[in-house]
Amino acid sequence: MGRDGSANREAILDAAETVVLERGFAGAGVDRVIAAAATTKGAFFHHFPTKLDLARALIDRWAEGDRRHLEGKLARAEQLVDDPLQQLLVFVGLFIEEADEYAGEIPGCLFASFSYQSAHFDEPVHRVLATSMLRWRSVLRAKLDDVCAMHPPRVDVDLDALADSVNTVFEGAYVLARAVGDGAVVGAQLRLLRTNLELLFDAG
Amino acid sequence: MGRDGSANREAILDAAETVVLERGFAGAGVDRVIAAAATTKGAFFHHFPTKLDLARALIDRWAEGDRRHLEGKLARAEQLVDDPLQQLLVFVGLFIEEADEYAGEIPGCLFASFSYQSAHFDEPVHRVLATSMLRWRSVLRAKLDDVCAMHPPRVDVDLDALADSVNTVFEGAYVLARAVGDGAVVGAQLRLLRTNLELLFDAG
DNA sequence: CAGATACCAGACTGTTTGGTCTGGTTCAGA
DNA sequence: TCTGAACCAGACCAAACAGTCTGGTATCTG
Repeated sequence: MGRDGSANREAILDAAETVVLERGFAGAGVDRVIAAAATTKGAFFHHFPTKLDLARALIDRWAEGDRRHLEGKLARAEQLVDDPLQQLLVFVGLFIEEADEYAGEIPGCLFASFSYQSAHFDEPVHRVLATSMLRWRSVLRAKLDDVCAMHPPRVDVDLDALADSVNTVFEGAYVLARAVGDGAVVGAQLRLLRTNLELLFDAG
Repeated sequence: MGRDGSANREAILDAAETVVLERGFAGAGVDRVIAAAATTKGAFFHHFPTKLDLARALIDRWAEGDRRHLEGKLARAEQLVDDPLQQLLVFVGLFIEEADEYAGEIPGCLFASFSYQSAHFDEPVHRVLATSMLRWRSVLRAKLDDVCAMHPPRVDVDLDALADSVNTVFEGAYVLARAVGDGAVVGAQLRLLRTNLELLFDAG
C-alpha cells in the first residue's frame, strides 16, 4: 500500500493554513507553502492534484475543527450546569478562558479569509462556508429556545440574530485584533457578549 | 500641465476595490483591474508606480470614507437629539437605516480584507488599518463617557470594549453576510446592538 | 522475494504576473 | 506658437506561477 504520507499531508495543510491567513489564498504560492512545510512539489501535487483541492481540504479540515469546537464546548457546558441560561453563559465563559489563554497571539479564521476571496472557489467550498456558519445559528437557536422557556427575555429580540451574534463577535473581534495587532480584544468582546446575555435574560 | 486624469485614476481605484473584495489583493491582477476599469497598463502604472502604491491609495481612500461615515453619522445624531444616550441610539439607528437600504447587496470592508493579507503590505498601510479602527474606539469612548455621566450603566462594563463593539458588529456581520450570502444579517446584528445598548443603559 | 502501489524528489514547461519602455497625445503657460 | 509636463496606449520582458514528468523509494500483499 506504500508508505504512510498522512503526516506529510498534514504538514502541508498546517503550512498552507498559516500562509493563507497572512497572505491570502492567491498570495499563498505553492512554492512558498512547500518551503514552509519543508517538503517538495512532488509531495504537494501527489496529495492535492490542483490548488483548488488544497482549498477544499483546508476548509473541510477547518470546518471539522470548528464543529468539534462548537459541539465540544456546548457539551461541556451542559455537563457542568443544568439551567439552559447558565449553560449558555458557561459556554461563552469557556471561550473567554480560551481567548485569554491565547491573548498574546493574533487570531484568524479561515472562513473569514475565504469569504473575502470567494471568487477563487467553487460551489462546494461556498457551501461549507455557509453551512458551517448556519450550524452555529441552528445549534444556538435551539439552546436559546430552551433559555426563553425558563427565562423570558426582558425585551423581544430576534433569536436567530442573537444566535448569530456569537459568531459575529468572534469574526468581528478577529478582524479588529488583526487590524490593531492586539489579540486581547477577543476576550474583551466575549466578556461584553456575556454581559449582554446576562442583561437580556436577567441573570443575577 | 497636461490633461486631467483624475477621473481615470478614480475608475482604476473603483475597479480595484471591487476586484480586491472578491479575489483578494494578490488575486487582483493588474490586467484584471485595468480590464474592469476599461483602461490600459500605461494609465495604471502612470498613476500607481507599483502595485503597493495602489494598495496604499486604496486604504487611504477607504479610511477617508470610513472617517466621514463615522463623523458624519455622529454629527447628524448629535443634531437630532440632545441626550448623549439618545444620540448613541440614533447613531446606531442611522446605520440600521443604511443597512436596510443595502440589505440586498453583499457588504464588504477593505480593512477586513487587508487584515487577512497583511503580509503583502508595509508599515504605513498597517498604521492606517490600526488608526482607523482605533478612531472608532476613541470617538465612541468619549461619547460613552458622556452617556455614563447621565445614565449610569446597570452593570460595570469595559467602556473601550463597548466602544469597539460597534466596529466588531460591523466586521463580524460582514463576514457572516458574505459566508451565508445574505446581506440582511447586517441590519439584524445592528438591531441587536441597539437593544443591548438600551438594556445596558436602561433606556425605553 | 516479487510485484504492485502509494509516496516522494526535483528538473522542467507553458502561462500569468508585475513592471518597463517607446511613442504619441493633450493642454497650460511663456 | 512653441515647449514642457502630465497623461495614456500597448508591445515587450524577466520572474513567479500552477502544474507535469521522470525516476526512484518505502511498504504491503501474494
